[in-house]
Amino acid sequence: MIIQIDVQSPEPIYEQLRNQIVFGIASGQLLPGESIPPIRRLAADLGINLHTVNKAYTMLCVEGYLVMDRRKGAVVSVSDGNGDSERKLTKALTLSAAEARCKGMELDAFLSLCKLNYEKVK
Amino acid sequence: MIIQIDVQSPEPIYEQLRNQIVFGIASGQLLPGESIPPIRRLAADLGINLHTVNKAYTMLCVEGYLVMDRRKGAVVSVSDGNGDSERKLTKALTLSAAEARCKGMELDAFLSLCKLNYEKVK
Amino acid sequence: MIIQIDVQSPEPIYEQLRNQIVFGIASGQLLPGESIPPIRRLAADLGINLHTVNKAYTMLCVEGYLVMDRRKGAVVSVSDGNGDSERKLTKALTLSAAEARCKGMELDAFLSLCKLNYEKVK
Amino acid sequence: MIIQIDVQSPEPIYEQLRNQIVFGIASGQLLPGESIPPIRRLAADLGINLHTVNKAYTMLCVEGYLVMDRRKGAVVSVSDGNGDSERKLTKALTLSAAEARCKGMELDAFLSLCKLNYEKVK
DNA sequence: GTGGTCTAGACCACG
DNA sequence: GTGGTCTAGACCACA
Repeated sequence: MIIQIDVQSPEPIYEQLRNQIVFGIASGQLLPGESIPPIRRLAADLGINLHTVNKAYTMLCVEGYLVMDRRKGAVVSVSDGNGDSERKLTKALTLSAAEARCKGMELDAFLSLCKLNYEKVK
Repeated sequence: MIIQIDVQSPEPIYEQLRNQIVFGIASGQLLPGESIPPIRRLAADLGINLHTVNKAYTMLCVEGYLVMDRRKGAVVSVSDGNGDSERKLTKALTLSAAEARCKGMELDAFLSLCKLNYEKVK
Repeated sequence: MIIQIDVQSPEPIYEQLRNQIVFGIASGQLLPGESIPPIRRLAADLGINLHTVNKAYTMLCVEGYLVMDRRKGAVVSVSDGNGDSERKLTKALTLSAAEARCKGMELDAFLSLCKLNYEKVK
Repeated sequence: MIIQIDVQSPEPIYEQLRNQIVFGIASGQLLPGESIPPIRRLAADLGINLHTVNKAYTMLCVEGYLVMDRRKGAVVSVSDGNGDSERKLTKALTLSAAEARCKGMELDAFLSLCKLNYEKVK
């Protein structure tokens, strides 16, 4: 799985990393139970600091996308963590819907766009 | 229109403000051509810093939600600003879709959720 | 309020700090709504690194003992965070009870000890 | 006696093991004079490393919960080890009491919880 | 002036 | 060999 970091982006590096790992899980490139690269190796591969990778991994643990196995390092999971992720998703969708409406997008157009993006994740 | 700021949120205040004004426009509480409160008054009403309100207004101008009018102050608009907003919307939806897939949500469930949120904006 | 850090202790510094702040809140030395020293100043005062203080503050936020106010820095709170603290407390007490029983302590003696410690916090 | 190890817990495995053996003694499932499984067998049964089991056993010896017998291996004991365990117990209870106070728990409620946990150990 | 992010590099605990 | 902890010091975002 290929990860691309843009150090120029206003989006924090650890968040870019977090999002791309979520994409990886969503698209089936990362399967539950599978180990992901150790912090230090991924940091070296991406040319970023290990603390930055660590922060992304920690976030993903809290959100339930990863678990730290004391013997195998970080492992992909599917558990829900806590209920926060649901609230977060709803909040993001509400904002997207509001922006779409401002741009004059009708419900049908909005849903088409949602569907398109859902399928794009593959 | 009521605006609620949470100074304890990790979301920057100027962004909360920006988002709530977008909601206001999307929901029809703010109509194109209508003036919105001058920076100083809104800052005083919300108990926040002038710079913070100014940053939100500037953002909204760049995105095309507001235009500055020398005589009427900031006025609600509907122009497209630049094409960034479209890219931003797509990016947000892709991420939401990915998170939904990770949570095991099927296309139908995801679209239902999208529809729900679209209608919630009213 | 006086904070004492033992850099020799096997207990991580950030955890010592976290615990002492909890004591401070429990004993009424720190009152809800009150600001606590900024990360950098506390770090300087204690002669430790700001990241270490930051970790303690972040923990306390997650547990609901602090909230980050974007205008005033870290502020003492009393909210529950999530339900984890209850489980954590129960787990700690179960372990303490087991150790007490191993040492041949009867229920009465154990409860006396608990009472003693409760009142010691003052 | 059943021992459950969670390799995904932030609590070190050797500590989980140590705690569960303490529970076993406290609850009467392990009686003084009784032998506990040899390191190698327990490690194999639990699917964990030899060193890990060894570390737990060593800890329990130092604390006086076990004694090493050349012929019978590790044997359950009740001696006091050194006075550290008392200090440790007090420290844990003080912290629990402080956390309970922060959560607004009165003395009565706290003692009820302590009693509940004491009896739960059975 | 506050916390947030990132880097570089060290040592230790765990398994 | 893994993650956890800690340090030192820099720059930036926010208010």
